[in-house]
Amino acid sequence: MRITNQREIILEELRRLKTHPTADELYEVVKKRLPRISIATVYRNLERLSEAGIIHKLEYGGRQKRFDGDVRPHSHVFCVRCGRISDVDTVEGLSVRAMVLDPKGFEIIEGSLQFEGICPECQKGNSLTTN
Amino acid sequence: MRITNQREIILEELRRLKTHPTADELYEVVKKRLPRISIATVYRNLERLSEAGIIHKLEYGGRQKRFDGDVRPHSHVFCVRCGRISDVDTVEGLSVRAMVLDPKGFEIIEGSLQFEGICPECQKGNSLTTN
DNA sequence: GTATTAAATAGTAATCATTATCAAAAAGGA
DNA sequence: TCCTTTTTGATAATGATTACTATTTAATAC
Repeated sequence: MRITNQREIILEELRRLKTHPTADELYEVVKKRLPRISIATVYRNLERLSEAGIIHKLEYGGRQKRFDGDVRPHSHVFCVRCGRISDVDTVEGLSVRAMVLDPKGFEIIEGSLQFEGICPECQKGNSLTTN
Repeated sequence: MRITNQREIILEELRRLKTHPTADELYEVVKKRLPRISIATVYRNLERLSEAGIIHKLEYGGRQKRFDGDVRPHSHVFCVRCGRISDVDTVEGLSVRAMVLDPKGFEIIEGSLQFEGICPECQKGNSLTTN
């Protein structure tokens, strides 16, 4: 995998953001530093980087995928109203994998805790603002 | 919510299947009993039924959503190769919600354990068959 | 049982996130 | 610098889902 300017800046900005952005949210941010970048380049790199395990692809919630620059194992909540994702602190340390009694023939790669809820903004009433 | 023939049969077939089908997989099954049903009706009802909490919408893995007629809390594995989802038996009983230390302002509705892995079929080599 | 009306359906068009395509540009050696 | 391979930008294509609309049906009142 070659080091291109686009790839470096995409990774840099994703790691800086703590909002688990969608591809197009990240595109808007990256465009400020690389005004000529294509949305396709953002999608392509997010895919490559997550295949390589350098970032994490999150697929809960809405129709859009979200991305996380923090690959350390941790849990997420996603807002059922607006799709926003946040990290949650949990009493981990006890391995989630160890909780499996019968994997039904699957070779398990990893496990995580996942929560659904309503985010602070949506609790304040304005549940219409899809963010 | 009115009881229609289509709605009843969609629910019946979803509850019968243990495969966590996608909307179009369920459409194919339901079509055998209701040959004139529309794919839009299947989508519409799956949405209504999951809003009402009668079924569960699963949004991990691939691009297609999957549905589960079993709403009792339980964990899933999804196959990173083919997207197939299976139930997993875990040492639950200890509430997943109780493991949250800091919910970051979210009002948490529910939590679950989630696993990624490779299903028995994909382990047998033929990882091309997207199922 | 018939009339009423609000909700649901079938068929299909529209949407929208993502992926594919391809010519041109850039990266990383030799 | 030259060569080969990867990546990019621009845009078309795809595919799952949702929206739309005329028609049908369920639930209720009469």
